[in-house]
Amino acid sequence: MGKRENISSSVIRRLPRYYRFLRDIDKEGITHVSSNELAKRMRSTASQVRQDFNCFGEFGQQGIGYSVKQLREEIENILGIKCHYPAVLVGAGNIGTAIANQVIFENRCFDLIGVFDKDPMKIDKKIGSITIMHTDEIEPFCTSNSVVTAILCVPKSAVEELSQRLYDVGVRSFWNFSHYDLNMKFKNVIVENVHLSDSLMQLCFRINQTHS
Amino acid sequence: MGKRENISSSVIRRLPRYYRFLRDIDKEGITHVSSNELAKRMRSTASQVRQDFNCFGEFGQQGIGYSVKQLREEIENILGIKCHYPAVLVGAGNIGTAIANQVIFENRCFDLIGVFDKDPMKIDKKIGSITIMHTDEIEPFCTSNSVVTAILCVPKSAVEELSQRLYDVGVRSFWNFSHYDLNMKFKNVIVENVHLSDSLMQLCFRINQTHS
DNA sequence: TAGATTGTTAATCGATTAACAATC
DNA sequence: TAGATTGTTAATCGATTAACAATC
Repeated sequence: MGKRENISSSVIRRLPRYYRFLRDIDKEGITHVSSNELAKRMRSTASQVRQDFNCFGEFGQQGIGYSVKQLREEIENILGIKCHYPAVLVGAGNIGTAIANQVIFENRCFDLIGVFDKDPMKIDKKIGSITIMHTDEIEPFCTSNSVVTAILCVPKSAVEELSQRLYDVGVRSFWNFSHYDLNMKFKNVIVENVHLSDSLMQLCFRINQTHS
Repeated sequence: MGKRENISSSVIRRLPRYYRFLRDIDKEGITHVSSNELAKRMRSTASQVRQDFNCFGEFGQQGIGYSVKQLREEIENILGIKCHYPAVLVGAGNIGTAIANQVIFENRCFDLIGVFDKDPMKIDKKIGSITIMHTDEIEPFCTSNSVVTAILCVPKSAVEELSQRLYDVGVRSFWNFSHYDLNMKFKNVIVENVHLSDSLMQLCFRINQTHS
C-alpha cells in the first residue's frame, strides 16, 4: 500500500503518464524497470522518478529496479482507475460525441450512462448504446441514477444554467470543455478543465518563437 | 512593443488565459483593469499578474491599472494569434471532425486547408468547406501548399508512419491527440500534446481523494 | 493632495537535481 | 565480491508572494 503522503500537484500531473508508460512496458513483456529507463520515456531525470515514487511508498529493489506489475498496480490504485463513477454527457455536438465515444470505449474510471442535448433533432438518436435525451430529463435521470460526474460539452453561454441544475441534483464533479469558470460559481466542486483553444494558442506561440 | 525577455514557461502557460479574460473584459466595455481584478479572474494574485506582465514591458499606469485594449493587443502579438499558418488534419474520425470544426470556426492562428483519412467511405465527404482526401495525397498537397502544422487525430499505431511522411514534406509542428511521443522521434519539431485520457484520470484521482 | 495601483526588488516557498550510503 | 540501482538527504534552481518606493 505505501505511505501515500504529501503527493504534490506536480507529481499528480505526472501520474497518468507514468501509468501509460508502465502499461506500455508491461505489454512489451518487461518485468523490471529502472528509474533511469522510466526517466528516458518521461523525458525527465532518474532522480525525479525516484523522488516521485518515494512519496507513496518504497517498492523498488536496489540493483534491480521497480517491478512493473507492482508499480503499475500501485499507480492504478492511487489514481483510482478501477472505479466506475456514473457520468453523464451534456451536449451531443461534435466534441461531445467524440468524447462520449472515447469514454465509452476506454471504459475506465467513469461509466457513461446518459447523454443530453436540447436539439430536438438529436433526441432519441444514439451514441454507442446510449439514447440521447432532452436536457429537461437531466434532473430525474441524475437523481435516480446517483450521477457523480458531468461532462460539459455545451457552449459557455449554456453552462451557467446547466451546471446549476446538475449541482442541484448532486453532481459535484465536472469535466469541463467550455471556458466557463465553474470554480467561480461553486466552491465545493471538482473541476477538470480542457481548454483546447489555449493549447492551440500555445502551439502558435511556440511556432512564432522559432520563426523569429 | 516592450522588452519581451525571459518569458518563462509558466508565464506562457498563463498567456492564453489572460488573453481570454481580457477579451471578456473588453466585451463588457471596461477600459482599464487592475492587477487585483485580473488576479481574481485568473484565481491568482495581483503580485503574480504584475510579475507576469513585467517580463514583456511596462504599460500599466500607477493609480489606474492596465489599458484593456493595449494589454490585449500586446498579448495578441506575443502569442502571434493573428498569424495564419496553413494546417492539415490527419484522421477525420469523431475527434478529428470535432477539432476541425472548432479550428475552422475560430479561424485564429491556423488555417485548416486540408483533411486526410484512409477510410474510402470518408473520401470526398466534407468537413466545413473542405473535402476529405485520401492519406496518399498528403505529400503532394503539403508540398504545394507549404503546410506548416499537422493536427494528428489518428490512432497511436498510425502516427509513427504518418508523422514521418509529414516531416519529409516539411511539416515541423504538430498538434498531437495521440499518445505517440513525437519528440522521441524528431528533435527539431514543435509538439503540442493533448492527452484527454490523462485529464480524465486526474479528475478520477481528485474525486477519489475527496471521497476518502 | 490623498488614494490607488504600478514596477521592481527582496523574501519565501516549492520543485528539481545532485550526491551518496544502503543494499540487492 | 562487484556492479547496479534504490531511498533519502542536501543543494540548487525557479517560481510565487510580499513589500514598498515611485507615480498617476
